[in-house]
Amino acid sequence: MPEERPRRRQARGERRMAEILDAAAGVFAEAGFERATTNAIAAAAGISPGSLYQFFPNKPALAQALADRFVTEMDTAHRTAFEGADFAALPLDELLDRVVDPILAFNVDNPGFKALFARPDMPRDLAAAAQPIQGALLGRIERLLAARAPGTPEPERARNARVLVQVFQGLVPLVVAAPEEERPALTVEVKRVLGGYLRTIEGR
Amino acid sequence: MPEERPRRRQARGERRMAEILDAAAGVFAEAGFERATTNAIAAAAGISPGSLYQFFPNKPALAQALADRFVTEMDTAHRTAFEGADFAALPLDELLDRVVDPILAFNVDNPGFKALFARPDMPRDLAAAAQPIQGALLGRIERLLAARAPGTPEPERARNARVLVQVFQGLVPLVVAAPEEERPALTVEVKRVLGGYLRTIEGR
Amino acid sequence: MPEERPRRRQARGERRMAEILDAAAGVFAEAGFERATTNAIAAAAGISPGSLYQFFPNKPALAQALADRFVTEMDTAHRTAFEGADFAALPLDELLDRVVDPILAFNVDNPGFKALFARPDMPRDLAAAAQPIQGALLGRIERLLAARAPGTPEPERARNARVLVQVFQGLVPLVVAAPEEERPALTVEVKRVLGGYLRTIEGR
Amino acid sequence: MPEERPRRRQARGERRMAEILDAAAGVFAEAGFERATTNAIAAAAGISPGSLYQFFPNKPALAQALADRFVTEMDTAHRTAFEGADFAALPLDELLDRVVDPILAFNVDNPGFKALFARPDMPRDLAAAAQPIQGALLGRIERLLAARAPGTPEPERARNARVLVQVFQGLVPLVVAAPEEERPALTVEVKRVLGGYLRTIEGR
DNA sequence: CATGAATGAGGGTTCATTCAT
DNA sequence: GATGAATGAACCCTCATTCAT
Repeated sequence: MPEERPRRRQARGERRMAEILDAAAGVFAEAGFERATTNAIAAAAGISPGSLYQFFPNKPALAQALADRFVTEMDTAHRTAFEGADFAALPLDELLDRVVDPILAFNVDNPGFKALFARPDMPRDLAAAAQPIQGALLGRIERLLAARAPGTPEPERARNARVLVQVFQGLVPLVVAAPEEERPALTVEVKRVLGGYLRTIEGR
Repeated sequence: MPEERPRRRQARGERRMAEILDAAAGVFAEAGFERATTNAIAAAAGISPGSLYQFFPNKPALAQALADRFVTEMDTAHRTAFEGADFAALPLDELLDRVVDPILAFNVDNPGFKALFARPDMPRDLAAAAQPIQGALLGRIERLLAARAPGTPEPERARNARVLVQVFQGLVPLVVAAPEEERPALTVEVKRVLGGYLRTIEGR
Repeated sequence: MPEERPRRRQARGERRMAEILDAAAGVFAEAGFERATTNAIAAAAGISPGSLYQFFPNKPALAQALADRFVTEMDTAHRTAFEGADFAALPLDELLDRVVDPILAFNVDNPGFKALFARPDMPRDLAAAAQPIQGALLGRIERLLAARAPGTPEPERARNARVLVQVFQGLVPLVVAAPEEERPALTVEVKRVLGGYLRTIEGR
Repeated sequence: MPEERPRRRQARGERRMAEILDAAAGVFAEAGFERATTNAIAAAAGISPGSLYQFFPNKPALAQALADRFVTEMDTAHRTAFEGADFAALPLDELLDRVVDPILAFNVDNPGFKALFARPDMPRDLAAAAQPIQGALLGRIERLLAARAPGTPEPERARNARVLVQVFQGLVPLVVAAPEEERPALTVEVKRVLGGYLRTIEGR
């Protein structure tokens, strides 16, 4: 089957790249961009330094690819969280459940994500990779606010959205770092914070 | 006057150390711990690399000293914010004004602080330098909560305190990074977030 | 026919080796010995790096084989130039025509030759591959001088031969690098130089 | 004497640079550009690798500086050889003595020169450093030919000059590589070659 | 005490060579 | 025999730290 060959080979390459990215995520998260050595990443991926460079041309590119992968996954998580419901009509508590739970779950399942982007020692343009989703998230929140608090003037709405995102992202590490059994309670608190703020917005 | 000599010398040394720390704050904030070179710090401080090592035995120690200085200053700011009022009796809005404003002001005035501690590429034990104030702050908040919401059981109160601190610290960068004219409005939002959450706590 | 197999295989192998050497000649000439990568040579030859090592055990051996091939061809060219005439009796101009033209023609047709040997970044022992023909050429010139200037004492004759060879080889690149239309005129000059020197030798 | 400090320091730096260049000349000549390691050069210069980079930003720059130094020295040698005599009137033999001897002497005293420029594995733009003197030399020869053989038409004169330079440069390595005691005899031969050719030019 | 040249270990990257398929 | 992914030694260069002046 001559068709199989390239596919299988490419599949192997893809798997390798994924393995390397997994290893890189760990090492970067552990040591930071600068202190992470490409040799350490290669070792963590169970390959030789030379092999690493067959997949990524250099260290920043590796970090970039990692960022891109995270961004894609995160975006998917966001999309899922914000899809398929009439957010204007939903009771506040239900809304929070629908949105907060999946995003929090994603972050718990991908602890490397925050660990990586919280590291501003990365090349600035790399951190910029996160901006698209950040922007998309902000847009979603703004639309949500427009639906639920239509009376709010535009500049204030934008500010509200930024505050909401910032608060949520500030709380994510707390939940992620917490021991398993603490997380449900903390999740409740997250929703209380967001809910408390949203109520002041909607109640204007 | 044999007494004078050492004192003057020490005074000069203290000044030098302060200058070096100022320079280091800038360079670290600009470049991150790893990318900041000791030579760059020495140059920024207007001294030679060799002289730098007369005051600090190595790069981590320099960062540590910087962290310590920040911590001390931050603690002072906190102390001021939490002193001299009966927090149990104060209306919520007034309470928030009294506590939030000075701490926010300190952070705006010392942008290096967050810039430094937001850089987890620093040796982990270094970031730990912040833990004392963190702990002190938590203690203060807990006491405040105990006074204002005495009904809350202990483990939940601790959780509430941690959430409050985390939310606040998550919002600090937003305020610090905002242009001057945006800050008052953002400060209001910060208080709304904290107030909203506190109300749900007090209102139990 | 069990006899056929190996022969055909060998023939194929020879062709492959020749193809590889062709590719190597190009890459070496272009990039020099060190900067030429075996992978580039394999690619230029249209084979995989692994296959290359089926024919040549390592990079120097490849260069060596290339040198050997060049040397053989060069020797053939020399042999042709120096065969079938009574060099003792020939008028000087005719002698120069008979000797210079074919060797120059060979060099023009095989620009890789000089390009390769003019690169002393090659392992020294490799350049030594050229020494046999060099020696043969010297011998031929010495015999020629012995015939045409029998009075010259031996050590001087050897010196004369070396000078002649060196002068000629020094001029070859000039001719090879010159645009097509300049070559005839330059060839005339080459002969004038050699002729001028030879005349002083013969005229002693 | 505050004036002394910078001067002495600069002087020391200049000496260091010269020492490094000397070491580099040896290592480059021995191993070629690619195979020469910066660590080997540093070791040959009796310094650490790091120190080398305080004087030259990278390996090509080191080679470039070396080339520039050689070019300057060579140009001086040429200038001396071609100065202070009426070349139009001089008998041919005397002319050759005046020009050939000093340039040959320079090359014998600076064996690294040829060894370096004969290595086309150097970055091409680096070898280009030699072109200015090459051009200057050609100009000098052309002027000399114009004076001594005014009848020659321009394009031919340029060709004659190129041939002369090429012949001479082709013979230089022979003289440089020869054992001390052989050099006088070889020098005579060089002059005979050049003289023989010049005679055919002047005698037109 | 200050200086700044010197040190050298260590990191990113390349490429000749090998080997499982 | 062919393939091309994998290997790992070695190279260029940086920068924290030292030390002679």
